[in-house]
Amino acid sequence: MNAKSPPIDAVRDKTTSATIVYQQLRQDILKGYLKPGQKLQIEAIGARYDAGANPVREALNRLSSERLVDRKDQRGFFVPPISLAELRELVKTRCWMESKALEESILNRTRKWEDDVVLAFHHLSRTPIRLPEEGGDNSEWEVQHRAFHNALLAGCGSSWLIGFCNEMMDHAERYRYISMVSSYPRRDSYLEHKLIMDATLDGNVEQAKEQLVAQYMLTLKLLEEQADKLRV
Amino acid sequence: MNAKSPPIDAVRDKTTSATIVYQQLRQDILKGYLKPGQKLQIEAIGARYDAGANPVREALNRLSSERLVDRKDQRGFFVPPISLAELRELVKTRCWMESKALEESILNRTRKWEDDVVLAFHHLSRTPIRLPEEGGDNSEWEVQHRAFHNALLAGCGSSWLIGFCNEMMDHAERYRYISMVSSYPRRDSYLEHKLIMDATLDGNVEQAKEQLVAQYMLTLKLLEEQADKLRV
DNA sequence: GTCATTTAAAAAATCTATGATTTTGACAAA
DNA sequence: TTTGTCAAAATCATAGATTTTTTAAATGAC
Repeated sequence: MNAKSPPIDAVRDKTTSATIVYQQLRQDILKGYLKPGQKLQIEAIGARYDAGANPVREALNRLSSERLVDRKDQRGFFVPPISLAELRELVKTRCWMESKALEESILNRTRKWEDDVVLAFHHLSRTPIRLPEEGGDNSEWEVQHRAFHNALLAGCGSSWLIGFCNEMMDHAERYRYISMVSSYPRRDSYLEHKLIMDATLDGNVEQAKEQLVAQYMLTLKLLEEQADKLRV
Repeated sequence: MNAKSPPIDAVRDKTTSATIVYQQLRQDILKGYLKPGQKLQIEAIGARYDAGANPVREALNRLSSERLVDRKDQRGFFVPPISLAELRELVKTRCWMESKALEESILNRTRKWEDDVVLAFHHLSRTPIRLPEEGGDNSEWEVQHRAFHNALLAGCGSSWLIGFCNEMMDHAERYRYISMVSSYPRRDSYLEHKLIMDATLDGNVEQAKEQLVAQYMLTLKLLEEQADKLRV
């Protein structure tokens, strides 16, 4: 007697409509489909993801606590703006915290953790980088890249630190997608990550941290140049 | 008719019902009025703060992204449980991150920042500690205590790091309130904080970090003893 | 004529109320 | 003790009502 047929025939996961909107909206912000500074109207988002105002609102409220949307009481929600100053602060903080996490991981290292790092590196090295010039979707590489860096942190012994680093990875990813940094040819992704992994497996804490920071600083430099070009 | 005369300053930020519930609920969780593990029923919370289901849900969703409530899809919201293991991880991470922040603050130190630290210490030293045995409300001391530690971090140059540290301060505060640690007579709060401040103003990075960590480890030790007593 | 202020209409956000789906807990039977 | 069914309760979602903000035009002053 239910005139309302279940809209989804797939086996009902324990996800709610709000969670689905949350995940999709999050992806669209990270990948730059929604532009920085853009207003996020409840109704428009509801139409985009086929959901009501209430689930949309819940998703937006969750994202606002992760700094992935700006919330202004009585005035709505917005995609956070970007700026070079913000990016520099972000990279600086990532260097501090991921260095610390990597250091702790190395100090506590176990066989299992080392295996995970090796495997993550292997998968990353097998994933080709798709350049924006070719209209390529590089999201698969982003996934593997992130998995590798997460493997490095995984042994640090603090879910707090891991969570914070992941929050910052989200934002760094957004900057990369928005800038569509086409400078990958100018760097050797394989070598960069191999240097980090080798120092890590050697138990050389200082070297590993140095290589990690070097990689992030290089990415920052390329993004800064990209921004300069766009400004001119 | 000219009742409209609000100064230019920012009363611009009008609060919504969801924000009010958010703030009150947050306080009640931090102060332990809502017990760890307890279920947070939408209707009950709505009655408690005189609000509808919708604002309550939005507040809960915001808090869930700060780890101040656990959210389980289709099953509701809960006050996060507490455990010694969790507390140890929290304190460990605080030591890492606040040490780093303090180090950076000292390296970048300015006259203004030093003045703020001195002032915050002065206010803290003037605020009496109200012991739970006397049924005292110690929240004023908690406010000043937090302000002092925030003053130390304020110069680190990373709003990310400051934000993360504050998120962890919230959780540490909850553990203190819940444990109602009555061990304050056994420590000299004034001296402990003075040692941190003196080393800080001297520009002695190592000493300052050491004192900061020592204070957090002592608090952890007292909380652990408290937990032991409760277990017996 | 240009600029600032006021007023009114439209749009958007927020909240309330109601109905539907899912989970939970009790109770009975094997 | 375990399993299965059913009723009660809670979450989730929709739709409509109520502020609040925004937009735009109109008025008035310089």
